[in-house]
This record gives sequence, C-alpha cells and structure tokens, in this order.
Amino acid sequence: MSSETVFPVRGLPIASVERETGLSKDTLRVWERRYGFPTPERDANGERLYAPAQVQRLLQIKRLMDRGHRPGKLLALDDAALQALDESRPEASGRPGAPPLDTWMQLVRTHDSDALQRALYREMVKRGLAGFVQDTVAPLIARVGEAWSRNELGIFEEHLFSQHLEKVFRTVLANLSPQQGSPRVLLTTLSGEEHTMGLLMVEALLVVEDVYPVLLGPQTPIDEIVRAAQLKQADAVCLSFSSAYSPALAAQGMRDLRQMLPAGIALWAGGYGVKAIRKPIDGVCLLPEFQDLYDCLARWRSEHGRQPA
Amino acid sequence: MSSETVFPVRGLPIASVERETGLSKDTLRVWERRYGFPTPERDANGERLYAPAQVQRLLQIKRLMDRGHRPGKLLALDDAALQALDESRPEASGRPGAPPLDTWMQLVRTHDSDALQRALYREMVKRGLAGFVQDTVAPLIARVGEAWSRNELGIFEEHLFSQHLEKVFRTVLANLSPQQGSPRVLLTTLSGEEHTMGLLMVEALLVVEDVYPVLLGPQTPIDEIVRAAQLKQADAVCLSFSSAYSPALAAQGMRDLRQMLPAGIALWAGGYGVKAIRKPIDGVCLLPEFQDLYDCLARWRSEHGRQPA
DNA sequence: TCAATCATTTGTCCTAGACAATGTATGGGT
DNA sequence: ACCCATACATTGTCTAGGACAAATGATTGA
Repeated sequence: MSSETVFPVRGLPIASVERETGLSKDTLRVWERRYGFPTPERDANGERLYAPAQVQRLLQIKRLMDRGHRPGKLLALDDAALQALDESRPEASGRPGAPPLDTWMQLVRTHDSDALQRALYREMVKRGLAGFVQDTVAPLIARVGEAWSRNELGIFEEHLFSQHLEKVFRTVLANLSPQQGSPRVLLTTLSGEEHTMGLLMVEALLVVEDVYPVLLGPQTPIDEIVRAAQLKQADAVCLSFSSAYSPALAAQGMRDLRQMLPAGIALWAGGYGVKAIRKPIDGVCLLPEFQDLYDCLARWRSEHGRQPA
Repeated sequence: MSSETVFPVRGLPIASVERETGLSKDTLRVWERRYGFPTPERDANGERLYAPAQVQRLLQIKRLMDRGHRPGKLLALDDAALQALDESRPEASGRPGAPPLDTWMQLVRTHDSDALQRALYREMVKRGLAGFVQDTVAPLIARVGEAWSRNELGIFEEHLFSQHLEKVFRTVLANLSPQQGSPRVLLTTLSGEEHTMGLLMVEALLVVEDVYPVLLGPQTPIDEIVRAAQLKQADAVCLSFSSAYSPALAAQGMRDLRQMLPAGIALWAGGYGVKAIRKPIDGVCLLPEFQDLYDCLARWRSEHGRQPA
C-alpha cells in the first residue's frame, strides 16, 4: 500500500455534492453558469471539484430556500449577508406550555446519550404521545436541523439524536402494536426518500387514534406500493417527504401513484417536504401540519361511517 | 372520483423511471443510444415517455445485473431469453441442522405479519440471541435476497420482512440497553451504505458479550466518525457493508478512515460486503463471518487485559 | 380587495462527445 | 498448471450550452 495516500481532498466531485446537498447535478451546473456560484476547481480531467467550504455554503443556501428564500437572491449574497439571514430566526415559535427547547438542545450538543434517552422518554410519558410528537419532537428536529446547517452541530450529534428518538418511538410502539383498528393505513416513502423518522411519528399519532398502521419502511417503488395496499387491504396509503425531497419529484410521484392506485384507497402525504407543494393534487390529501392528519382522518371516518372505538 | 379510470398511461417521464429503477438518467439515455433499448415514446415537447412494460423489463435487467450479468449481454436478449435467465436458480444452499428455512420463507411469501412477528420472537427466545442471529436471521436474509433477485418476492415482502426483523431486534435491545461494559464500540456505516440491519445484528451479538455499543445509524462521513469515536471514547469502530457496496469503495474508505483514526482505536468491518475483499487492509480487522467477530473481540480483550464480566 | 394577465425566475430535459474505471482476454514467464 | 502484466472491450458518468414549461412575482383592471 502506498503510504502517500493524501486524504485532504482538494474537493468533492459533483456526484458527491449531489448526494451531500440534495441538489441535482443539473442544478449545480446551471447555478454555476447563471449565478457564478459555486465555483468548483477542475481536476486533471476537466471535472468539477467542489471545495468543502462551498459545499457547506450550498447546504446553508438549501436550508434558507426551505425557509422560503429564492435561489436568485441567495446566490447573489456574500458570506456575511448569508450568515446574517441564517441567524435571523423566523420567530421564537414558543407555543405556551411548550417545553424549553434550549435545554434539550444542550443535551444534544453534549451528546449525553443516557440523559437524552431518559429525558425523551420521560417527556413522552409526561405529555402523552401526541403532545410529545407535536410540541417536543417536531420542533426539536427543526432546531437540530437548523443548528446543523449553521455548523453548530455535526452529523454525529444529529445521528445520535435520531437514534435515540427512534429508540423511544420503537419502544413505545412495540408495546402498543395493535392487531386491528380502522382505517388500515399503509406507511412508506417513495424511492429516494430514506428518512424514516416521519413515518415513525405518523405511526405513533395514528396508533393512539385506533388506526391500524402497516409500516413498510422507506423507498418502496410505486407498483409495489399498489400491490402492498391491495394485499394488506389498506384503506389509505400515507407517504412521508422530508424537506430534502424535491417538491417537483414528490408531486410527480404522487400523481404516478394516484393513477395506479385503486380509487377506493385514499392517498395522504405528510412531512416537511409537502409544505413546499402549493398546487393541490387531484385525489391526494396533503398534510403539511400534524393537525391536518387528524382532520383528514376524521373526514375519512365520517365518509366511511366508522367511528373510533 | 370517476369510475371509468381511463388508463392512458402513455408512459412515465425519465425522472420517474430513474426513481423506480435506480438507473440514472444518464444511463437510461446512453443505453438507448448504444443498445437500442429502451425505446421511449416522445411527448409533444420531445421528452421521453417510457412504456410501463419497458420499465418492468428494466427492473428485470437490473435484478440480473445484481446477480453478476453484464448489461451489454442482457440488453441484447429478447423477452424469452431474459425470462429463462431469470428463472435459472444458482443452487439451493441447505446447511444441515439449520432451522426449516422453507417454513419461514412461506411466512414471508404470504406476508402474514402477525404470524411472522410472533415466529421470529419465539425463535429468538428459543435459540438465544446469538444462535438466532447466526442460524436463523443471517440465512433468512440471504434467502430473501435470492428470492427477490429471482422475482419470487417483491420489494413489498422484503420490506415487510425487514421491518419485522428490525422490530424484534429493537424490542430485545431496548430491554438490554447497557449503561457500561467494555470495550466501547461505535457502530455505523460509511456514506452510501444505508442498510442498518447488519448494525442491529452486530449490536445484538455484542450486547450479550457485555460490550458497550454506540449505535450511530448509517451513512456517517469519515471525519464525523473520527470525531464521534473520540468524543464517545470508543475503543473500536465497527463498520458494516452490505453486498451492494462496491468492494473497491469499501476498501478505500477503510484505508482513509484508518489513516485519520487514532492508532489506539481499533477498526473492524463486517457484513456480506467484506467477503468480497481479498486483500487484508493494514490495521483493519475484517470479519466476513460472525465467528470472526468473537475471535476479534477475544483478541482485543486479551491484548487489553480486560475480561468480560 | 381580488382576479386575471404578463414577465421573470428556475429546475429539468435535450444532444452528442469524451474519458476513466472496471472487467475480460491474451501473452509470457516461472 | 499457475500467476502477473499488458492490451482490449465494456460501461457509467461527466462535459457543453440550448431550450422550454412550471412556478413565482409584478402589474393591471374591475
């Protein structure tokens, strides 16, 4: 083995940047052409090599786009202006009675696994599952995501946090595991969406409402979703999209699925990713907020004449 | 919703085909150019529209490629030859004394969730965790993978199986959760490897050996693995590779990680993916079989003078 | 104030060429 | 018979700039 394996890469190739940022190769190239950013080096073969600092900045831009800013503006800004924008918090969405998020963030920051695990579990027991999901977990995930985009947290802390959260949900759900209930809802994500936390949160909310959930895990192709829904006699299919998923792809995927799914089976979609979808999709129920899930469920029940037990 | 669901799916756009098949847009275009397949229609705007039947065939080709066939051959074949190839079994690998795998496969095939869940849990209790992992779970995963590649099982059944397996492991591990133990082992995968089942199996094996595992979830960048190992004071980092991960990439990744990781922290690697790595890597302990994990652990303990409790 | 129209922004698709990485076959030496 | 190096074939990904439609913002009129 050659000992001169230099690790500090001069930059990441375009495919890695696509994977890291979620921005397509086409988008990266067209941004460079139109806005003059990013400005990757080239390797001996003329292929782009993105400096790590620029990848960080792309992540920051992506995050700000998710908050509603437009690419054209963001890409014209310099570092300082970008930083200023990033630090302007949208607003302290301190709902009254909400738990002190800063305390939680401190636990994440110090990666104190045991304390975090206990605290999460205690909070769930204290507030109840629904309140825990809406008032604690959802804001916390947002905060962790923001902190990560500001480089205040590393991937390590984010992963650790996710693992503990997942453990809490799995523990609770393992002891609830319903054998029946209605409607029967199939939970999954489309190919390319690998985040399962949204599915676990939705499963938790549904289980306490006496819904029978079928958790399929992430990344199911469309025709398999259709087959699964029929074989499991699902009344509805519920998809989850994270903010990383391209809204256009999500909309197209749901149109594809709606077309192949029997009309009797409802199609719901939740997660941060659907907030970016403005246009309603025919025959699809979009659930940008948790509350919408309850409304949607209630509507289904009234239409099908079934009441919760 | 209209009952006369017309099915004029003239075809899926290229982005949908990419999502469904996992073949990149570039690959789809270059196949069309080189091999004359697929042959998408064009919409009014000149954009490709793939017929559903061709998408199915692309999936079949993809499966055969995973079995080792080369695209150039497959794309030249007609439907019949492709089907014949698809149905040719590699061989039935039946170890004597193993549990009746066919019975298990039947449960997976019929997607009887409740029965499968109960059966898995019962088997774990009956055989013990280590025996369950080695003699039941590992062969079953292999069988399911094979069956999928022969198109006898769909993604749906595979996902459902994974979910139930994961549930069993999480349930068991939740009630074991150690607060101490030695060595301290960090469990994760490199970017691009998204399979977590291997990590859960290793965690299960380690926990009963009084090891303190830190589960980090999949896809951690190398510098974050290093940071995590230091902050969590890990004695070892254990990576998992599925067979889908390119052996060359895996080897390179481990060399990179070994270089950045303090010498005092061991590096282990398990999973089907390491079986394909022939050359030993300096300072890395390759564990192609489960037994190797025990050997490796015993060696670490003797070298560090610590015995299991 | 709201709705309709026009203008701009923005992501994705197109073509066709190039090349590196990987896999396979061939040759020569133990 | 085995192994290693070299030559050849295969295959995925990258490049370039042009084009266009869907989404968004601005402007006008009722």
